[in-house]
Amino acid sequence: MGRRGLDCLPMATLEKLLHDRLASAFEAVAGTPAPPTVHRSQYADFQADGALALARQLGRKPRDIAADVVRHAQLDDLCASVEISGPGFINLTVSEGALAPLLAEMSRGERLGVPLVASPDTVVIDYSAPNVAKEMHVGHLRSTVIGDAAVRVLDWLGHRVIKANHLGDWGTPFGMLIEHLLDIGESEAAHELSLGDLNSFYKAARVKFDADDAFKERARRRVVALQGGDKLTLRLWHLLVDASEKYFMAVYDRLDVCLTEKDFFGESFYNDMLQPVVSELDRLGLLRESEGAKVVFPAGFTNREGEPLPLIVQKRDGGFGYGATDLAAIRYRTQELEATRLLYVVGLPQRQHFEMVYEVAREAGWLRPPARAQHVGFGSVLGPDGKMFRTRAGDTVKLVDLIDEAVARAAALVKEKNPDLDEAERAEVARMVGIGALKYADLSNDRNKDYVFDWKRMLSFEGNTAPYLQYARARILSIFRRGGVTPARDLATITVSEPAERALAIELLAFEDVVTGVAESLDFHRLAVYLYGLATAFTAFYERCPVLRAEGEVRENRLALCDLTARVLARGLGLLGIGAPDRM
RNA sequence: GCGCCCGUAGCUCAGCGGAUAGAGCAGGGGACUUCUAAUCCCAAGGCCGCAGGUUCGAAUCCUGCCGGGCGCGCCA
Repeated sequence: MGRRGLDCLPMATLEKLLHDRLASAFEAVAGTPAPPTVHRSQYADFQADGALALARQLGRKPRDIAADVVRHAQLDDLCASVEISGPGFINLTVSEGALAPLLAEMSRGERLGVPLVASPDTVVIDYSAPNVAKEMHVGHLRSTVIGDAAVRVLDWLGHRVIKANHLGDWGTPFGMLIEHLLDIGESEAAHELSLGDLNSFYKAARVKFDADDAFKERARRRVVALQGGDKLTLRLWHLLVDASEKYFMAVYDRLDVCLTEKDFFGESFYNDMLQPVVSELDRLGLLRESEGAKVVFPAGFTNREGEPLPLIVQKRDGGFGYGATDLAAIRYRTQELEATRLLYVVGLPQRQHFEMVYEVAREAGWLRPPARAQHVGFGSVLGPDGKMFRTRAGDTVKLVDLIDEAVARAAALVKEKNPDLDEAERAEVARMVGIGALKYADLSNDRNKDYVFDWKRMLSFEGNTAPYLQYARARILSIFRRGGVTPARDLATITVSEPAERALAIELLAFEDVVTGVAESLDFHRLAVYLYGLATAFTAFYERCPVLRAEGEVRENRLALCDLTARVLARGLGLLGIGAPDRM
């Protein structure tokens, strides 16, 4: 094979290679750098549209410009054909000779052609954030699942990732919670909380608080004691926090997310930093008095009367607002942890609050470039009726109930479709399929939008679902089992010639671009859509190109394509926090 | 009143300025002595909320409306 030239190139994706070659040609023709705008096409493998944009600037016909570009471009080692079509589109058909070494290269390493980043960020990801003594619900599902995917993608690319579970472990509700704990006794409280019966514990405290003035007064005094550092009160507070953390960890384990005990950075963690934050804001001249409270007016925010909108850092009663905690967290993360990227996986309704916090942090100098903050917002989960997802009684849906039902439904499906699996394997497959379906339903939708929760659709083996992707991979592994083969990963080239093989190859080679794009945008549904497209390309290949019945090099190359597909599917799902069973 | 998000096929969703707007589901028609039919193939289905604007080119960018959701001082 006379393709040495390609082997010597630095790692690059197919699309980038085409882009670079065309960019030089465009520059030569235009006299200045001009974007080739290369993208996938339905008319060829890729198309470049840059000539159209140059027509006016150069005062020439776009088709002539395109022809000129093609003359200048060095594409013969990459493309089998380069054609101009329509008003001046350059249609590019990639040659087998170009695909073969790129596929082989991708197959060789563990990383599937995706390099580690050259200059890693230190990324703090703020997500999940349940409240002590309160049940986790669908809102936490989104934050947890999206945050977890962010952790996995950024970590895999080589960034330094710090998980920050912003546990709600401080504030006025703890007065009533601790008093309620005292009322029912420590052991009973620990028992209820460890069972995960958080809702009834919280509700019981709430009911007493609302109905009983004496209790309310006790609760109020207890808050003061807590904030004053009273030993007994702190011990009881710890009891609540510890029990809740244990419970949350159990939920995280079942959900198969990366969070650990060490990742709890609750609000209380920042307590000692609040006063310094306020003092520093004062020293910087940013602090204002407003109706007795200490506030900051970040530039560019107004309230309903058109007046400047304040971020409250210290309340009239001397207590600190959550704005103070969020500011302290930013300062801690950029200064102590030396974070360069801050992610907040928090619902969209809190966007304005965080934009204000970021602005104040910038004004205070706690958030300077290259450090940046990104609100990874998300919409609501809707029920079948298109309204906020709730139980029939109107309560929020407990996250554990969702997990239980997902696994139970998956178990029933697996039992029905594949009775041959033994008990243990079936349970494990059901877990991966159920949890995977739950997560994938969330991640495969644009996170800025609300999405409709639908068991039937998410657990379907058809369409853009986790089970479909898992099944596609399981079928590939089944080919290897059936044939008793282990595909080679050290081929010098992986040759593709059939249209279905080529289509699959080009899809495979797009993996890097998709992953790096998602690492920036955090639009995980783009990875999901990619994986679905890959699985679709694979099934087309699977229908048309026999693998085990092929012979010689064709068989070897097809096995390698299968292997690559299976690995990309597993890796892609893995980046989304979803497991893939070998059999199902 | 101000701000944010959303509006694409009957339903659920893709579409990061490019050619004839794509999937899945549901409904219609097909394919199992075949590497897992849990899959696949075919046909049908659209004033891309409306109206302007920018552009060689707009579902995509800008402005204004309409419709839905959510925020807007001491809860987080």
